Order: sequence, then structure tokens, then C-alpha cells
Amino acid sequence: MDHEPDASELLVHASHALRRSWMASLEPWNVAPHEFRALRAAADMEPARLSDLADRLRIANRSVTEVVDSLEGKGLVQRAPSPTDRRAVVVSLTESGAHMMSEIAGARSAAGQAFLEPLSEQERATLSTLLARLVGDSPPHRSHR
Amino acid sequence: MDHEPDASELLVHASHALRRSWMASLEPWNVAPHEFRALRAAADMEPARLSDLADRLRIANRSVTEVVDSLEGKGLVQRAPSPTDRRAVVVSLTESGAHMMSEIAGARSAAGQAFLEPLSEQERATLSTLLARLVGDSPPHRSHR
DNA sequence: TATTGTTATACTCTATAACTATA
DNA sequence: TATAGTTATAGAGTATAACAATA
Repeated sequence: MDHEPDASELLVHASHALRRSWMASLEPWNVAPHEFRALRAAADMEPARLSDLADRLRIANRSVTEVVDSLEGKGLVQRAPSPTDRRAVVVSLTESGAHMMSEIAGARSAAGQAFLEPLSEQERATLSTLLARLVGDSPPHRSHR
Repeated sequence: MDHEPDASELLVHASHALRRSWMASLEPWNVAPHEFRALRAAADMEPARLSDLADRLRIANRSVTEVVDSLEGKGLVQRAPSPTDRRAVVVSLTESGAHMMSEIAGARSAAGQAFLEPLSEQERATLSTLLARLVGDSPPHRSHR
């Protein structure tokens, strides 16, 4: 029943370890993981329609309402009516939201670097190349849809 | 604000893609992901004390009661009093649970292979080596604690 | 005094359905 | 007729606290 872990098992183990480290680096800001994901997506697509956020985050429309409510409650984003579609709502980051995003992104990237520390520059490049092939080469979740 | 994804970002993207494929391969069996995780852990540590399962799965003791209840309700595992500690309960797989585990493991490994298909044998080996270094070399979650 | 598993309860994240207002 | 976002409601998965039995 015991077997050597193959590349796919190792992949999820490594990603779990990294994710735990990222979650830890999120703590000082009192922002839940799903809130950070939404904040990052909003920053990335700014100004973002709620339904586009739903697609990007792979969650239901209703759930976007939820997380945007909480981000708005924390003063990190703000809603505005879409200028082009009167049914739609777009969110953008407040100054404080943008500031927090950049601080968290810094901590996150530091944690990522620390995680990759066992590998040389050369090895990281190799890893990146192989992983990019696995996710289909095209950088995932790019802003242009 | 747009930046090239580094190895750590790619790592989670790849692992997410793989996890989605694994979840899909779980569907035919009507077993939720967290149930499969618990079933696999139980198989791996058999006979497993509930509190050891909690440690392994990184969830609270109370939550193990929950998932073991549901696995037991599906006839996949069974509880028994620990022979060495009268406070404790151990779970073991039923015949049907063991059978399902091996079928799912097969489907899962097939999905893993399909996912790795873009890489040559050589490249998979390289990937494994690099990832193993990242997770600390010692194969993660080995039975001996 | 500490630990095991459970009962009771509640939280977080996400979902479906029904509705309003636009398109 | 279809879509965007919301209100109302519910589900899954996990958590904390209090407890009884045992260590």
C-alpha cells in the first residue's frame, strides 16, 4: 500500500506547503484567504464587473456579492454603477485597499522566495518551464479575456 | 501590476488544475474530496485512532467524528474500540471501503498520468526531484511518525 | 491533571431559487 | 427573453466549548 509519491502527488504536497506559508503571511492583515483572492482579482481587472469577478474566482454570482460586501465593509474596495450597463456594478480598490494589496503582495512574494530557497536560480527556471508546460503554456488567468 | 508568474505562482496554478481533474475523477463514486482524503488516511494508517487522523488531516478532533460518521454511514469504514486505550476509537476500512479505495486510487493515478502527459519521462523525473527538494526531501506524510 | 471522542452550537465559504431592474 | 445583482435560504466543511470516561 505504501508507494513512492510520483510527480503529481509531490505537486500537491508542495503547493499545500506553499499555501500554508502564504496563509500565514496573510494573518497580520486580518484578511481571509478568499478575501485576498477577491481583492487580487479586483486589482487585476480593475474596474471589475461583479459577474466577471465571479467567472475569474470560479464562484457563483451570489458569492461575489458576499465577499465584496465584506471587502467594502473593511474599506478596501468600493462599488460603483457601471457606466456602460445600468444593470451592472463595478468594484475598484480604495486607496487603503490598493495599499494593503501591495503590502500583502510583498509579503507573499517574500514567502514564495523563502519557499523556493532550496533551489538555485537555474533550478527555479527549470521548474517554471516544466510547470508552465503542465498548465498549458499560456500564462493562466491573464487579464485579457 | 501585470507580472510574469514565478515558480511559486505556477506551482499553485498547476496544482489547482490537477486537483480539479482529481475531483472530476472522484465523481463516479459519490465520495466528497474530504471524504476521500479521510478514507485514504485511514487506509494508510490502518487501524487509525481518530485523534491521529485529526493530526494527519490537520482538522479538529470534532471534525474527524463528522467525516468518519459519513464514511461509516456509507459502509466504507468501521469503528472499533482501541484494544490498548479504552478512551480511544480506531477505524479500519470495510471490504467495500478497501475495494473503493483501490478503484479510486487507480482512476486518480490515471488522471495524474494524463495531467503529466505533456512531459517526457526524463522531465517528470526532473520535476519530481525539484519538488521533493521543496517539500523537504523526506517523502511527506509517511506512515512512521 | 490531561487526553479521547462526543454532544451542542456556530462560523466561513459557497450554492440555488426567486425577484427587480435593466438589456 | 436573457442578464446583473440582490434578498432569502441552505448546504458542506470545519471550529470551539463543555462534558463523560479513561489515562
